[in-house]
This record gives sequence, C-alpha cells and structure tokens, in this order.
Amino acid sequence: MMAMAVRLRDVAEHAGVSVKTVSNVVHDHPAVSRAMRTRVQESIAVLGYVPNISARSLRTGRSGLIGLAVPRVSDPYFAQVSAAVIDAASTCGLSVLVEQTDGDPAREAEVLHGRRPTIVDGLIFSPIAVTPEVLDEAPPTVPLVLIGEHLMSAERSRVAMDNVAAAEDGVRHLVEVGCRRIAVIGAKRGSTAATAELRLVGHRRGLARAGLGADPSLEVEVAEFSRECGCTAVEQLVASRVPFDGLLCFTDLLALGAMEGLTHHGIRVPGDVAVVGFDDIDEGRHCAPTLTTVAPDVQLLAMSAVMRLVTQLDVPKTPRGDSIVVPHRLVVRDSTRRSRGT
Amino acid sequence: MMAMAVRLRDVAEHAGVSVKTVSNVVHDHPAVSRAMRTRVQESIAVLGYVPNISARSLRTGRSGLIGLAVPRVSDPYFAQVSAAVIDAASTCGLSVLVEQTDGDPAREAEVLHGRRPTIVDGLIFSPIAVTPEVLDEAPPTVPLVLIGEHLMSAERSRVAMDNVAAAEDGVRHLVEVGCRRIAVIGAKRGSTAATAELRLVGHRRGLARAGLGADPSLEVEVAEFSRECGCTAVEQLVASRVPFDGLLCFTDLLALGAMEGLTHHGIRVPGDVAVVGFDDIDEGRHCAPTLTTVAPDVQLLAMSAVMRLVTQLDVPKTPRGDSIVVPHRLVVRDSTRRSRGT
DNA sequence: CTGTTAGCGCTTTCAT
DNA sequence: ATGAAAGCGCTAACAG
Repeated sequence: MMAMAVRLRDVAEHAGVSVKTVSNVVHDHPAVSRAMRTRVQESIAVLGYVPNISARSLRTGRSGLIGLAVPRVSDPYFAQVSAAVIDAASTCGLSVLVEQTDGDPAREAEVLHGRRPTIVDGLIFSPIAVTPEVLDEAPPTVPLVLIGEHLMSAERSRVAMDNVAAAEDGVRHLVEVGCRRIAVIGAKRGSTAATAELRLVGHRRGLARAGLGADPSLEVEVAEFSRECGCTAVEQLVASRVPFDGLLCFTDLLALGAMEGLTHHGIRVPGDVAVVGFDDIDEGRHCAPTLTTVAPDVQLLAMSAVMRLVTQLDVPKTPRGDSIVVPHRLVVRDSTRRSRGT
Repeated sequence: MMAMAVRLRDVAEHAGVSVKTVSNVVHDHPAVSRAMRTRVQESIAVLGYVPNISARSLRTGRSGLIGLAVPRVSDPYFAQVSAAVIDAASTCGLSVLVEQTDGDPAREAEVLHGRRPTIVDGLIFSPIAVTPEVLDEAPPTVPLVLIGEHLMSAERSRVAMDNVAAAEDGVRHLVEVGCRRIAVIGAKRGSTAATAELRLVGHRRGLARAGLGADPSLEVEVAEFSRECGCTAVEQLVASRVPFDGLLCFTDLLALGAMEGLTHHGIRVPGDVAVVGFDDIDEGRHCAPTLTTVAPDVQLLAMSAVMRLVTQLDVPKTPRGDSIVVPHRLVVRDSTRRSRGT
C-alpha cells in the first residue's frame, strides 16, 4: 500500500556504490570523498531515503528515543516541563515518548521496571508516589534521570532545584513584606517525593532565621498539589482559627486554590495575607492578584536532565547518584506587594 | 554494562521449548496447551524477559508507537489534548511520541513528510500553519489523522467538533443574555487551519438567525490564539470606538486576555460585555469572572483520533478523507450570567 | 500443538 | 576509500 522500501541498498544501487559508502555518507563518516558524498546525497534526495530506525536500533542498541514519565502532562507545571524536555531532546537529536503515571504507585513502578517499551534508550522520570524500596529494588533497565528530589537511598541521577533554599527564600520574602505568622500549605500525605519535606525544612529554617518560631498548627497537609486541595487547606486554616498573615504554598496551583479560598472568606490578598507559590506557571502572571512565586529554571532543568541522560548513554560507566541543582529565583508579584511593611 | 540479552531464545531454552512456542505464548496465540503456557510464562517471569521492540518492529513493520504533533504541549488546550491522546493510545497498547511544531510552517511540513523518526506507525497531527499545498503535496509516509478542521483539498482523515455549529451556539447564547452587538476575536491572520474561518461563519450565521446584521468592524483578527493577542484585540476594539456588548473569542486563552483588557478599561464582565470562549481550559473554571465556553469533548476527540488511526493501521485500504465530528457543549459560567436580559 | 529457519534493514568488522 | 558479508532479535511460513 505504501511506497516503502527505499533501503540503503536501493540508494547504493542508484548511486552505483556500495552500501557501506552510503552508510558512511549518512553518518558523516570522514572517509568519503567530496564528489562521492554529493553524488550519494543526491540519490538519497531523489529516492527520498529515510533510515529505518528499527533496523538501526536493533543493530546498534540505540533508538534515539527517550521516555519521559510525568504524573500528567495537562498539569501546568508538567506541561511546561514536558515542552522543555521535548525541546531539549530535539536539540540532541532525540525524540520523546511521553507516559503518564497519574501519580499512581503501581504505574510508576511499571514505568521504572519497564514492562513498557524496551525501545527507549533512557528515561527521564518525575516520581511522586513510588516508594524508595521500589525505586531501589532493581537497577533500572535503562539509564535513568529523576526530575525532582526524592526520598531514596540508592544511586540514581537527579536534577532539581534546591528546595530547602527555595522555600527559605520564599519565607524570607514574606518576612520582608511584614508577615509574622506564616502558614505553609503542601506538607504532603502519601507522597514519597522529597519535595514537600525539603520545602518544609526550608520553611522552618526561614522562620528560625527571622527569629520566628515554627508552629505545627500552621503546617497544613494536602492530598495532592491541586487547586482544590489549596482551597480546602485554607478552609482548614480558617476553621482552626489560628491567625496567619502569610502563606507559603508548595505549588502555584495550591496557591491559586488558596487565594480562591481566602477571597471566599473575605480575606484580602495581599492586604490580610500575603501568598507565595512555587513553579511560576503561566496563570500566576494573570490571576488577580498576580502571584509571587519561586520559579525554577525549567529550561535548564530539562536541558540538564537530557544532557545527563545523554552522558549516561554515551559513557557507559558514568557514575550515578549525582545531583544537579538548577537555579531558582523569586518572582515578586502582587500577592505579596504591600504598600507598607506590616 | 547492563544485564541485557534476555532473548526469546533464552526463554525457550530455560523452558525447554522452541522459540516459536514462546512467541506463541507472548502473543496469546490460542494453539498452546495450558500447561505449556504457564511453564513458559514462569520462565518469562524468572528471566525478566521483555520483547525487543526494535526487532519486532523491523520484522513486522509495526512499532506500537504513534506520533503526536501539536504546536506546543504547554498550551493549556494542547496539554489537555496530549494527555487525552496518551491515555487513549495507552488503551490500545500504543505509546506516543510527542513533537512540537510551534506552529512553524517549515516544522509542520517536516513532521508531515517525515524526515523525522520512521519508527512511528501513524501520526496524529494538529496543523495550524502548513499550507494546503504542502499538506496535499505527497501522500503522507504513514497513516495520518488530523485534529481540527483544516483548509485542504486532499483526502485526509480528520476529527474535530462542528465549529460552525459551535460558534453559532456561542452567539445564540450571547443573544439570549441580551447582547446585540457581538464582536468576535480570532479571525486569524496567517493561519491555514480552518478553525477560525468556520467559527467566523458560525458567528455570522448566529447573528443572522437572531436577526442581527454582521458588522466587519466587530471582527477582530489576531496573530495567535494567545492571551496577549486577546488583550490587544480588545485594545483595538476599544480604540475604534465601535460599541459592543458581547464577545465571542475563538479560544479561552483569547477570552482570558480579552477579559484582562476589558477590566483594564473599566468595562465590566458580564455587566457591560458578556464573554464566551472556546476549549474549556481549566483556568476558565477559576478566573474571575468564570468563563463561559464552548467545550469540545476532548476525551472523545482523542479517542476518535486514535481509533481512526488504528483502523487505518489494521485495514490497509481504509478510505481517507473522512471527517469525524465530536460533540461540543456550551458551558455557561459567570462571564455571561446577567441578572437580567439586557 | 511444536520445531526450524529465513530474513526484515542496518551497521560494522575485515579485506581490498 | 570502498566492498562483502555476518548478524542484531524477532516473526511467520512451513514442516512435522
């Protein structure tokens, strides 16, 4: 049914050379005369030859495909990450196979110990639910780079921002705009990602630096990093009648939900409560009030992950267990912009 | 470096049977005794055998991979579409390779006439910039399903909502809430996707039905379906001093931008101007005011596209050029909720 | 119901 | 600088 079947051999015949020569041209092997090269390239163009990746992959053990596993690509943060990873991979001549885990431990485990396509050369994985035991259980079937910090003992490469410092920066900023009772939303039940824990550490450390004591009743847990949970968390805080004037939310989505909840209770942002999120999703630039956020450098995160993977691919005994830290910065917007300090 | 090399043959040896038998078990071929089947499955489990997709693909010509090409996965609408396509494909045992075109004609053409991985069995493509000529130029290298309506003469399968009817529904609703001068934002310069044209037709038809005349000065063109362009479009409208009391925006992102622009000019939504968008992105449920929108059934859209592709894959001479229409519905929210009719 | 075997298109020694 | 040929792991046609 299809034209198919423009093989290396067809090109060779058309150009009147051997298969090897065509292969050399395709791979930019130096040992080909200029004249030969152009002649072969012409044949390739005329016949519309495109290499068969399966055959190449079977022979070389490399497919040029990498996997990307995230909870869900429609989550604004992971959508950004996915877009950036695809771009970065493309830069390296790699294509990306995207999988969704929905943060389900079983599916995360599956991704990891791959029933899934054996075809990917490597995997970039953002785990949020799989237990350290599963993560460490067996060596991954392919080179693996984790996105985001994770509770784990074993040797896995990972790339993330410095979540402790990031949270600390958020708290410092809240203190600077006059907050004294800073609640935190995002201590996460049932998650095995270290993100929440580390940000919580940063929060406490930030408070300590400012000479403020930590108050467990200001630390609200959530089931998910979603808008709904952000809103619910605020309900809890308000219901508990603990006073607070600042809010550090572990994702922008939580922050957005929290602001909705605050507004609902007639609590003004930033007037009564100043709010800081994490991630710098697009909506934070446009909601009312616009959202102050701790922004990781997602482009760099993606590029670093891809680069690290490529290194592991190219240099077999690259050590694992390294951590790449990508920079973050505080983006100040209206949700923390007060006319005066207190 | 890696364990590698658990081949079909290794399983066969371990189980003391022939490769064919193992292959039969793997493929659930009926002609295998129950005892044999369990024995082989045990060996597979023990050895941790996973089929080599490259080899299979080389042999059968099928990889179990499909491509998905969208402008950008971080666009909220395409993020949703991507998530849904990945889910739908997964249901059919297919994995998805995601590519981004950024709406660049050259990259769209490239996706189509595939320099790209020859490895995908088929392609789901959401073109917005490629010209009909390029689209028709050559038969696609693999089975192709287009998402969204498109200006094209040739025989390509496509799946989309009925954009004319959808726009008409939007206009009808605006008329019902009392709008008489309904502007439209989204007539798109430089796009070859038919979406904008068809929605414009629907708009005019809706006006005609309501006994309202079309007014070209109420039809604003945009360069992109982005928030910024929505805002700019409103600036233009306001600057032109043409009165309007309703706004049909061709995407939610445009609508969000437009509402920002309106607010900026002290024009109240829905009091002074009622606003309707398209797509039903998440933010529309949470912005203030919440956004009335024409929502395509994205799950069904994705599932239909995947199913259609699978059919083309399985039945070689499936006719092309068919259109699958997915349902849409109007989701009424605050941006069109007025206390009274006019 | 099970075993043998050719070959998918490519890369890559090894000769020349 | 170029050619000939083996074989990557799998599937399916054929034989038993």
